[in-house]
Amino acid sequence: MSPDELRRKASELGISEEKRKEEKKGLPPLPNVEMWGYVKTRFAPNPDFVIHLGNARAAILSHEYARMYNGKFVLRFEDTDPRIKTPIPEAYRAIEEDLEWLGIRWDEEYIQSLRMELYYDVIRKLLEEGKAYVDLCPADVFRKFRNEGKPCPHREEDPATQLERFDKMLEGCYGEGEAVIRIKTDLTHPDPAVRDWVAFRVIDTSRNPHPITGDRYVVWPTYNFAAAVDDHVLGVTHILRGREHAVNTIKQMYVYRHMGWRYPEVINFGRVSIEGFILSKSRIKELLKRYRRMFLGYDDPRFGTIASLRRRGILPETIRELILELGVKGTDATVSWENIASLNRKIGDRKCKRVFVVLNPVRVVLTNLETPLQVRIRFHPSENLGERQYLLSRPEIVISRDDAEHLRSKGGLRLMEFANIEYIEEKNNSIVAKVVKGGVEVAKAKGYRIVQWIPVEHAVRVTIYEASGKRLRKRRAVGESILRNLVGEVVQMIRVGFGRIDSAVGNSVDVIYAHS
RNA sequence: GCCGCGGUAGUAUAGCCCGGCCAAGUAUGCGGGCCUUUCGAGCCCGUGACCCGGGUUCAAAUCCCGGCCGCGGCACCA
Repeated sequence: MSPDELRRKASELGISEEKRKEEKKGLPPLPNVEMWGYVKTRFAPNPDFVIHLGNARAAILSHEYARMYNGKFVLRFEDTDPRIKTPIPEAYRAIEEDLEWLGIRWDEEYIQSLRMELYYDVIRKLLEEGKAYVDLCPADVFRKFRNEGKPCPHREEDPATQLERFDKMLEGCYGEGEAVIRIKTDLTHPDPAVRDWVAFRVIDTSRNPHPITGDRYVVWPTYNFAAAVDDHVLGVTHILRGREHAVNTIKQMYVYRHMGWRYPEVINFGRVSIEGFILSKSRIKELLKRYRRMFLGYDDPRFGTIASLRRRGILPETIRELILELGVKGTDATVSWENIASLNRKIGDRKCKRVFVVLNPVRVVLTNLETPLQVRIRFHPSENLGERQYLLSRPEIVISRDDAEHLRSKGGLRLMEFANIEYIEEKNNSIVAKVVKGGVEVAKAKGYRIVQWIPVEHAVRVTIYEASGKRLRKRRAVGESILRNLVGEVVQMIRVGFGRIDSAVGNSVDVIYAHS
């Protein structure tokens, strides 16, 4: 076919060249949207800790797809295990804050521990219809039956007995481990994990109270049951989750088949990790428990939690773009820090204030500077981010040792946004220099460096915390006093790197370093 | 051990379903140039990949088979 023919064919089929380009940029389309008639997605975290980048992937993709199709997005807390993955009261709000920070808005919010009656209603129906049963076998006894593909004696008993036992469970007649409810599946299913999986178990909430419902319930649905019911009841059309959930999809389909429901479309994506970072919730929890004093908290810059990334100056747009770039591929992805840094730099370059921080400071005395002198320095050369002013009453500034070296060998340099200076001599551990005429052009013509500088009388102590693998390096530096007013902001420390002003106490400022 | 998923440049991703617009696109990294009051950003040029072996076909990154490697699941966790 000639190019012309191809183009004609393409337009017949409704494909335009522009359309192809657009598709390339965004996420791939969701399957079977027409069949459902609408799109509803959900993010379902366990509030047992703050979320990390991997969780954020599910949240961002789900949210993004809902937006793409003008659909709805649901936040659902899966807190049905008060014993092993005990929810933390503060985590509910912390997760909401992380999502808000990421720019995610949800249309509906649910908490599973507040929906227990719903799960009881559904399981009652399944028991009545002989599609589930109360299993009184000890775990190891059942496992034997299951591995042989044989039914345990309780499976065959009639619905009346099942319902009776269910009521006894609710009344607290069985202790932990004495009774579970199982969904009837296929006892010969090749994957033993799928065979008659557990839908409810007994948890002694007088010993392990639930942070929201206390000891009100002792019969708790498992993840697979609660999620299966909710996804249907809430009208979820598309589930986006990590591929560790692949078997759960198979398990949950049995509930749908029994109830005559239609199972949502499922997309399983791979795990994300950041090169050199700790992402795993359980690993972070363990580290914090055992070596509490060695970390700054759950948002320590060495962790991959959203709070950590935020605290060290990664912008929400960076995370969003990163995740959308990863897409929905089923393979695991190890993103390099270089890549995150590059994205963050690009986005931050435009919107972050630029400030002066000097490493290895050396004092420079300017012999011919007339003081007092008011100096204004813009926060950004091209964007309108405001300015700061300093009143110089003494002609003393600091620059970095490295730049001082250059000043001596090259004979001069330019103090950014201020003046060109020339070297005279070295005296009492200070450099003596003089201000000379001319602007940037002159400095460039002479091959002078253009450097950051700080008036001695407006200097504050700066500690830069830099995550470097498992270590947290501390670097001492000097910064301009305006930093004290910038707590919480992400800034570009000119020629040093990006970071976030973490705190300011008296004349000391802590900065968490993001990247160069 | 048993079940399942996947392997495109250093890293990540597009293309694979529906074989030929692919001598493989993009981002980052690296090298060079331009621009810029930063060693940052921007612009331009260059660099570099279809896991291996068979098969089907006029034609395979794309389909089939085998191997190797990686990952996930096998909880009364989510």
